[in-house]
Amino acid sequence: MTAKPAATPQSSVELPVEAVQARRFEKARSAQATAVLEDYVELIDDLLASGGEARPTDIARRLGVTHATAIKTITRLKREGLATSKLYRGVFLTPEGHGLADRVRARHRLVVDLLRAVGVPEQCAELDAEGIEHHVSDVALDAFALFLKRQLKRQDP
Amino acid sequence: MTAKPAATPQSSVELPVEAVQARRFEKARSAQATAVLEDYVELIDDLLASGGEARPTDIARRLGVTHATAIKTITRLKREGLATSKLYRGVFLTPEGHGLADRVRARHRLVVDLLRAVGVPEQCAELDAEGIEHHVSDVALDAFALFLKRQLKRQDP
DNA sequence: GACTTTTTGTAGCCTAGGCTACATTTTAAG
DNA sequence: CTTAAAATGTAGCCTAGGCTACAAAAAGTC
Repeated sequence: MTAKPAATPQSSVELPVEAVQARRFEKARSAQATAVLEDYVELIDDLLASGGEARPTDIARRLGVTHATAIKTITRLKREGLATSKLYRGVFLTPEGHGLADRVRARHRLVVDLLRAVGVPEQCAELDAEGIEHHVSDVALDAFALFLKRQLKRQDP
Repeated sequence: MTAKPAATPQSSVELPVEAVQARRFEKARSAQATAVLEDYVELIDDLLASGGEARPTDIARRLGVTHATAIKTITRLKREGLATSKLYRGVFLTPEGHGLADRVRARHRLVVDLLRAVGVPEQCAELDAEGIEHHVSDVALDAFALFLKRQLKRQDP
């Protein structure tokens, strides 16, 4: 697919089609690398906001993994400066972690709302959004927001 | 997991919120596990359709990985019954692999079209779709198709 | 035909994110 | 206070998917 640029007229751009495609995949891969971290900070933030405590066991249960896995990832969160934790005390977020959680949550909501707006059943929208959200760029998010606003304006008044 | 059926229907619902949430994440994880395979079969199918050959080096260049990585993944494709290859001859798809490629391609197009339809710029849509497509369920895809059809009908005649 | 370059394949290493099994510490019950 | 249960942490293993470095085969060049 993506018919090659067919000898661009002007400069000898030498825009290698392969490189363009490769960049797409590279971006998707890097998004995937941060997906787990994003899920963790959002969940931790939720737990802290509601119950007041984010314990490794709870986190593990919510994510559907063993506590050992959760603890290892929490270690990574700490290494990346997103969270802190003291022995046998719960997990907390750094300002950076908290900021990330806020952005992730907003993005999640927007994705779910968009899916709903184009006719995806609610339960399915929630389910699919979990995987989709990590790959939606800021530009796309802006477009989503605009679309939702216009749709509201069209049907509300 | 095996969410217990919850003794009481309405009052103390006992619907384990954690289990529901956990299932979401598990689904996203399993989708991710097949994402790479999907990318490979689609690309191989493209190469076979256009140039007639799918060589490991080309595949690697398009995906933005080293040939060693590509070869290792091709080995996995063969193990999973999606592709075949002979020494120093190119890679080919099994009927299963071809079928998967078709489904993946159709899904990719639908996702790009939907993103475009809600106002995402073309280039951004192509870029984001690469990561998003692997997480869009069949139910959501149906909704996308319906939405696009209705949108066409509204602005065309 | 000999030589160089490209392609292909193999080996070994790394990180991430799963897991189980075991050890330790806290918390709860008695 | 003692003891049982739960939570937490550690160690070690596995797979996937990256990588570099080296070896061998195929394809071009002269």
